[in-house]
Amino acid sequence: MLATWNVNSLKAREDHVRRYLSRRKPSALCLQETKLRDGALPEEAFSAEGYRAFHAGGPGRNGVAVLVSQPAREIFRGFPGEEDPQAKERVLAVETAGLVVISVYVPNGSPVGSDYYLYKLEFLYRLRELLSREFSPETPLALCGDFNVAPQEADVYDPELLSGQICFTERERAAFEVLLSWGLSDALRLKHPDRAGIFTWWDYQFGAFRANRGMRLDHILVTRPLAERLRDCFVDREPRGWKKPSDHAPVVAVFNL
DNA sequence: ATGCCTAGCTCCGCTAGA
Repeated sequence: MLATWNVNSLKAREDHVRRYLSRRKPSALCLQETKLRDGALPEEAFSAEGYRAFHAGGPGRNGVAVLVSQPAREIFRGFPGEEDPQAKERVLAVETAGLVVISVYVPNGSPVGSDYYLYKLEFLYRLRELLSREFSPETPLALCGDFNVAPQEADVYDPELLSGQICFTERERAAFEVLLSWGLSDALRLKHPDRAGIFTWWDYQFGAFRANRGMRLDHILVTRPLAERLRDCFVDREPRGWKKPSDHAPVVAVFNL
């Protein structure tokens, strides 16, 4: 079992993550927005649950991690060979149990049309180039994280209202499709091809979670060797209802051994 | 047009998130 969760500060959500590990016991948990400096991860909190932590962070924002229950090694962080300090807080690749697990936090990109928006689009295209440089579509690989893109109309609560808004513009959705076309499948859609109303993020405001007004921004993308072994994929809404929650819920993928 | 959350960081309000 593999899971990914944007925790919106690991310092604020340390207890939530511990509780989650102890309840679900995933073999790997990818985290985004740890908002911790490199080396500031509370490793002993996770080793108490039987997990080893890999972390690529920065001051104040960003930060990605991979928590694993089996032996593992870091493969790379950021885009190897490219000078981009911010990316080093947004991409972390780990090998564990014969599997490549990558935790990614794609830039938000707001406002639409800004330099930051173009950086987001570029980031998605560079992710594809990274995969094609380092791996093959036959590598058992899971690219997990917060992509800040809702791929299809079924992935937002009101497609008309949100059309052209950040995370649901044509150019972001096209860049996401190009990433998939390298050889990845959206695990949730393999199991629930058409169902609308499955979201991973809900605004803290307006009672959005209660009304299920959200977007599906967090994804587990898998190569064919893993797609063939996928047993189930779902959004774990429970932690979004806990006290002082992250605004994102975990996505979970279960594989046949 | 703006506030309505939340967290971090540096101050006692600002930025960023999506």
